[in-house]
Amino acid sequence: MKKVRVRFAPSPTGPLHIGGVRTALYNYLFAKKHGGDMLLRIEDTDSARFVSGAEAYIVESFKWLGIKIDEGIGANNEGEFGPYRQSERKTIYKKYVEQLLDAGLAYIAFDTPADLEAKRNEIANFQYDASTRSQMKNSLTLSAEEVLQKKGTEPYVVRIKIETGNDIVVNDIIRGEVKINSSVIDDKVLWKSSDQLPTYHLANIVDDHLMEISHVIRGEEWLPSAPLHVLLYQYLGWADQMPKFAHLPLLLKPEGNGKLSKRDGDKLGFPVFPLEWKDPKTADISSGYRESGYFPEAVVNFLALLGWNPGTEQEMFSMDELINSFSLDRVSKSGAKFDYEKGKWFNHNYLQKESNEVLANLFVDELKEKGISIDLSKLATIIGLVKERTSFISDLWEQTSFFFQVPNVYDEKTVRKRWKEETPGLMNELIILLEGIEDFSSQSTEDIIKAWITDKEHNMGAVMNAFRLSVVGAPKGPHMFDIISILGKEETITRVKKAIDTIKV
RNA sequence: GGUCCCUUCGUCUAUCGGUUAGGACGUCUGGUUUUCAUCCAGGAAAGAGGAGUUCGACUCUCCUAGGGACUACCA
Repeated sequence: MKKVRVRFAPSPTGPLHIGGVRTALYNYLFAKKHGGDMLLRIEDTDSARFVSGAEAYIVESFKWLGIKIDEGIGANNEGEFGPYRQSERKTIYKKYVEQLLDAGLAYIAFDTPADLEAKRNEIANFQYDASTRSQMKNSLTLSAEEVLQKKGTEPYVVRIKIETGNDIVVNDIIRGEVKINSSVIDDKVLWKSSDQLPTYHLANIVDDHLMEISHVIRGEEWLPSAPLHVLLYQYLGWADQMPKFAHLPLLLKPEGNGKLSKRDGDKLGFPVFPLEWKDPKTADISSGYRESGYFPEAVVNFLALLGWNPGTEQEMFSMDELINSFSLDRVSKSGAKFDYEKGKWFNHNYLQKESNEVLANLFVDELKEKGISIDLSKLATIIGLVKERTSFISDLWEQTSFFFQVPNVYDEKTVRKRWKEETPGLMNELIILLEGIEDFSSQSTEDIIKAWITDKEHNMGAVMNAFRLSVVGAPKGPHMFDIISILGKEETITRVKKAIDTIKV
């Protein structure tokens, strides 16, 4: 059996969006599952839409996500099938264009964009195909001399010549047999003289063949042109070596209609890109999963389950586990709406699995920016107390700020509910008690304070809620005694005193 | 408009002719907790509609409806 070789072949027209990431991921999982190679090829045959920085962005995205490129752009060793940028393969394509032309399977067309536009206006549903090409300006309708003369002076394109009335069958791993009649396919442009470059269709087939791609795994948006690609393999004489196709279901917008696209940017309320992207022309910034605080493992895990499932009830998967379980026949056929809430849940789970030390390292910079310096091991202890209530590193500040800052305001609602006339007196008594405690560990303070409450027949809620309000400033946070053991005796007492002085009944 | 693809809880999905149609996210209720959150337990929630095949259909076939993709000298 042929070695498994798959490719991800983006066009560098901007950042990679999340649907593209999933396509790349499935390619990667499939390749690794079968001991094959994952190639990255850049399809930059549209010079007009090229965006600088896009290629580097794509490479960096994969690096962040843990999708390793074995060959091509972004690989450690590019590999022997290069170059891997289509713009650098001009001479290669030219040869096959000539081959098709010589065999009469393609022809030269001189119709200008304006000509075509006029035709489209004139004839409803105009299509450049067997039924219309005789009315157009091409090597089928012009004399050989005319063609030769025009070729020297006018821009032209090469179009595939499609015969009518043949059923073309695409065997798709996910969808089974898809049959389409050649009559409905138009004579697609294969090559343009203006930039000496092929269009996607030709370049893609030539490269996949030359690079010995075994499986083409791509988005469903390519399904309609798959028959054309099959035809092209036949025309080029490579039918018996044609790769297998798998057309993936699309990632859809959460709100009902349409596929997720680059243009959605931040309009949907969540990132559609793996990494933050700054548009080089407009300087617009689109948010990325990395910058939004996602763990790459969570993004990968979440994305993998959008359109594929293992057939078991397992939901948490490391990359290795995904590779192990992945199979194209468990990819679903229908599009998946992107559920951002579930993405958050995945991140929550990954954050819980992360060690306090690692989280402290990720959080410490944010503290520095706020002018707070703290010992990393102490920070790790604090994070250990609050991490289960967070989903993102960025949630940490909200949960820990009171460890670093004395409360300036006291939550109004709580004041009304928990700070009664007798509270200051109660808190003063508590201060005296606190001052006498020598072992200020969580367990020790808990034992002593609870014993005192019982002894004096105080109301547990009345004491503890006021105590929390004094120290934290709000009715939130972890176990009270854990908090004060970290703050220490002095700081705790200072805060209670301040609360007594500040809060007016 | 044409061609192609798709259709199970709000969402992601399991089911490969016989199930009380299962799980997860979200949601609701209760419990734990001195607070908030977490966590735990429980609940509500689905086979688009119609024909057919079959002893039996969510599962197979057809029609209808709905959704989606494509329809460029873009990928």
